Amino acid sequence: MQDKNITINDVAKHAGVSKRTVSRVINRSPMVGDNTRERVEKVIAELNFTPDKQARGLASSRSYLLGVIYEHFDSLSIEQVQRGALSVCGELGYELVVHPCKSAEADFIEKCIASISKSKLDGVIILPPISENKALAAALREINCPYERIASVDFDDNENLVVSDERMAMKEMADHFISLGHKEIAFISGPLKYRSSMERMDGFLTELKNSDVEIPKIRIKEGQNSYESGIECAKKLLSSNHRPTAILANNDEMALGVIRVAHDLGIKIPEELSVAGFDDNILASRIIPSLTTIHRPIDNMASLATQKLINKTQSLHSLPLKAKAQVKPYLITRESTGKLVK
Amino acid sequence: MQDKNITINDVAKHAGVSKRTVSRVINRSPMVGDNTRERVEKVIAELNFTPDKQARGLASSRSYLLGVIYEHFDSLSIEQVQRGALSVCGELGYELVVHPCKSAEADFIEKCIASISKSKLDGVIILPPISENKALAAALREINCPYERIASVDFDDNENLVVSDERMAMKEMADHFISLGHKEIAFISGPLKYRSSMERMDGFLTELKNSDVEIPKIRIKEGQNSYESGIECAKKLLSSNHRPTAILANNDEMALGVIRVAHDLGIKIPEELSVAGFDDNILASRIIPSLTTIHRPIDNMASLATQKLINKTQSLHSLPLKAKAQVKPYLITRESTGKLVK
DNA sequence: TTACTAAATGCCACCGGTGGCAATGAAAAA
DNA sequence: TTTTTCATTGCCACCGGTGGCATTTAGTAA
Repeated sequence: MQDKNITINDVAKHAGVSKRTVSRVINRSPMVGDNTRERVEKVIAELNFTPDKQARGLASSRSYLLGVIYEHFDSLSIEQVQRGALSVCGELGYELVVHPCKSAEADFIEKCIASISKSKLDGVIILPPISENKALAAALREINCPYERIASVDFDDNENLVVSDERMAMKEMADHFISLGHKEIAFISGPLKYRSSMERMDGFLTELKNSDVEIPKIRIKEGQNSYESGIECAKKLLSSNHRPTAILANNDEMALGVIRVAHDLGIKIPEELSVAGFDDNILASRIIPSLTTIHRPIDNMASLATQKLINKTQSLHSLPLKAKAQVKPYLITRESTGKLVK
Repeated sequence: MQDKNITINDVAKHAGVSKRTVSRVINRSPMVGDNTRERVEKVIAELNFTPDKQARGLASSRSYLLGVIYEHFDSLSIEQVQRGALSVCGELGYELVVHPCKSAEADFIEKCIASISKSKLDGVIILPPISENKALAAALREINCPYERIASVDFDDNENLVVSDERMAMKEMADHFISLGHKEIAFISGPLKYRSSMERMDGFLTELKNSDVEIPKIRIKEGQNSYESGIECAKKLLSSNHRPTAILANNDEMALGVIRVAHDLGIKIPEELSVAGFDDNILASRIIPSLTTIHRPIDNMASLATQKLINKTQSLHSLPLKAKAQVKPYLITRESTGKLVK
């Protein structure tokens, strides 16, 4: 790397200006004459100069680092998130650092905040379900760290939110079930402490009710969004004499649990039982039968969040930007749902 | 964050020494008297002081950032890698930045190097299959960037390697197939341009040969390690009149393709066909039938690599450390393999 | 023309550490 | 006692930018 040592001074010399002016050009300050700017930019291009992030950070207390905060062991969406975020980061000279957390631990917020402020992250993207953690959001505000939450439901501070309209998607799913003629429907929810779980459940049940299909309490099980809990709930639902003909799970992992249990019990999918999930992770398309689910464009959400985050950090010095972003998840029908075959 | 602004000067003042001495204590320089060190360390602890990474980096040209270089869309192992790497990073004050690459693009190396040197990464971990890229390794050496490769086969510079003994694992797999009585065995390899593919294949075929089982050329297909290519190869293998009774794929993704094709053709697994993969990713345990495969402890490999990397960066100034690390993958038998049922 | 204002640019300290070398002090050698 | 040596410690420049303010230049009003 020959251009390793090119500094702002070199540029200044070559362009015949002071380094302060070069700095202004780099930072797009309006206080620079047009021809000066042009000249400096030309030299920058010629010398292939890139300002040193550490020096910049030291002087302006910015790090050009963004963080992704996610739940430990959330193995199925993190790659997409990173891909989405980096598609924006790269162009703008930001790096993405990863921060898995264990939100169950008591001191998780302190640890998280300590780590963030030690590394002086310019901002963080928070994935569900941690994105619902109000205490974390509050702590971030306190240390003045911009953040962007990826979530399923509106929240108190909508300007820091990228949200997917899951209620509408659940409506689609309900309609799908009904169009297939199902009336004996069961639902495995996520942990009800999460608003996203409530939202999905409510969206589903409400739309069913609109079509005069009611789910009895006994057909609603609270799961933990894990494969194992899907299995557990499915066992309860499928061992009863009066079996449901369709089961929707709050996410794909649990739906896979249902498929596993049905298989072990010799129940044919979809001839005797329809199963659907939510997320459309890679498992959904690989499993046999392939899983009907709701596709959540998590990579889009991540890139939107990143875009907003960078806007925020850059407008710390100028105008603030407020708006929530919204994306639309949608139904993907695959093999696991169908009409009952008698 | 009250302790946001504590600097090395504060520590120096409180301890009654110069900041240079504090710096020495931080960096574990031996040139400090015992009681002085003790006193300074006490003050550091009291004030909860953490040195500023940017300033440190600027002065000593280190960034305290490690990178993970992996292939774009490698969604199934990256989370484990990050987890493994971070288990080491965290304690030592390093951050992990993610760098997905598209190794198929012509300028991928330049881009990669440019990005690394712009961010002044202290070192990078390279995942397979990019870890086999010699040009990248050479480029990294040229810019003097420490790296650590996670790979399946020994390489020219073994000191930068964390390797899993896959030949031995393949031997296990071959023995497993043979113990089940299979003689009509097929193999779907990875891209043969990768040495890891060759190694796995060779390990498998050699052990079979030791048991007097020979695979004809026609039963060996070169896949691309993708689900789709697994499907393609499986179609060829299973549509012939003289079907194999067992198929081993170079990775789980392709094995899933085989399972899908077998399912579509109405071939029962494992009664009529045994299928196995390699990697033990999350899909392997979720698919029906669950997949016999080789477990590769990728998170361990990542933490080993990280450990070595950090040692290297810290011993840049002292003694260098050379040694390759090795881990042992092992067979996990699940539902997808069994004896033939006539 | 002179005075006044705003835009454009330059100068220098500073961000918070580390490197090199000088300075200090105590122990060892002369 | 004086000199030499070595282990400690301190001083100051420097890493490569940015912030605040002074200064210069140009443009406008008086």
